[in-house]
Amino acid sequence: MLQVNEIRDNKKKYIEALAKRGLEMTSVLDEILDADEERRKYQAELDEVLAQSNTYSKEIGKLFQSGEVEKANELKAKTVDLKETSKQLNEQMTKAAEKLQQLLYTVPNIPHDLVPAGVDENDNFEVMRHGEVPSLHEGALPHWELAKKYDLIDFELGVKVTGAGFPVFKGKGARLQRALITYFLDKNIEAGYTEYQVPLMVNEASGYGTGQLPDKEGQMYHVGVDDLYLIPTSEVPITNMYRGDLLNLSDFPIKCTGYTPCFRREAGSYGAHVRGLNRLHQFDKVELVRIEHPDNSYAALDEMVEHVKVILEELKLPYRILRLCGGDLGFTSAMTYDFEVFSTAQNRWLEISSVSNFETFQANRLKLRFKDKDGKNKLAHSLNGSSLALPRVIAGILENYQTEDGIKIPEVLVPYCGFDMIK
RNA sequence: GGAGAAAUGGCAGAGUGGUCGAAUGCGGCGGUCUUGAAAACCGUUGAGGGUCACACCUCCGGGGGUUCGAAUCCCUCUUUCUCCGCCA
Repeated sequence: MLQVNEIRDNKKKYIEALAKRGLEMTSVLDEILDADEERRKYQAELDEVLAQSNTYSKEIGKLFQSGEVEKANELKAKTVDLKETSKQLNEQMTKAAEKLQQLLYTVPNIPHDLVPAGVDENDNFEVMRHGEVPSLHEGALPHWELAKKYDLIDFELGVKVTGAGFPVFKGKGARLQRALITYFLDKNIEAGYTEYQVPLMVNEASGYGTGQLPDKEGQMYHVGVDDLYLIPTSEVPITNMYRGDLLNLSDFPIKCTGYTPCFRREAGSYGAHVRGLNRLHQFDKVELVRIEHPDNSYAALDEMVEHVKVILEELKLPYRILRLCGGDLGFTSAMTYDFEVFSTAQNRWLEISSVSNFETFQANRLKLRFKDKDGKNKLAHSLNGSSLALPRVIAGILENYQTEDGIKIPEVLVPYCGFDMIK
């Protein structure tokens, strides 16, 4: 959520920045500023009435103590009107404040200066490309056929037990997945991240904290009886651990990692691109979350990008990094780098990691602040990134490492897997 | 699931109708001392809104109520702890 004061002071900058997302929000911002002004007006009037009322109350107290009951009762009568007025003003103020809040929820984060303008993925900026795309043997298969051939993943069984998009991993497929999770976590811990195991369900307040609510509740599974949401990513519970906190400078940097399954309803997805592991309702992911001082957040973002690069290079997967354009940028993000692995068999790039700086957008909702050198309380910056999303890494490994004799296991994973070949 | 107790500032913890935005301790910040640090001592220090700056307003788990006036009394919800029951 953006901060009203910032919008008020930098309206032009906000309009221009939002235009990079292909959004024309002048009128919405005007509405926001109007609602804010209205709220402040009612607040000021209310404060005045309450101040008067407080003054009377104090006098009444003194009069009672000195035994001047009659005078006290006279004053009491005067407070009746004030009470009624304050009640009305309070209602008006609350109404204006709620309107302001609702409007603010509809405005996405403003992109960083480096973010290119653009409408969709075609306008993303390719930062770099690394690794050789392997030339595969005749008759190379996409991962969903490999999974079947080597009995690694059973999609039909998942349909039977639950439904489409809930695959069953089996044998060496399960083992490979578990190996990857452990390997990713080890890499993250080695880089100074603290591992967390967090709840897979969150309450409504957490949904608001990281920006899934309102508006995106359709993407989350909701457990109605207890009013809890299944997490779409561990970003939600991990970041919300810091909701409402007031940090000291010495608390920085905060570096968290965690493995969780992720649950996404993916309402509206269909077609060939959702085959196999490309898009699931339940999948596993190892996540990175950082809470940083604003001065350091972009250095932290670069560091996270470097970290993910190293992992992909160790796995020897061909990848590229994109800086997302305004139109492709997530609602809460100020800047995002996407990592994509090239799937030779599918002949397309698969997104396997997304690393973002939210600046103060989440922190404002979370009320996540820190005490700065000057003694002032300021909003912290929050960041997150995947390291990595499992299904597409597995898809990438199966497809790029396939040979006529079977699927080779990347060297770094062999100690974790306990085998070096899937036959 | 049953019975009882509790929820106060960054943390711990007093406060049971007006003089309480709240004692005290720890922590933080500034200073004295020191080559430097620690200790000791002195000062300072809750959050949000509002204002050019003051003034002023709100906030003692959430919501509602009583009262001229609520951290304090009442209702309600949530959470935590203790005891009992059940249980992976």
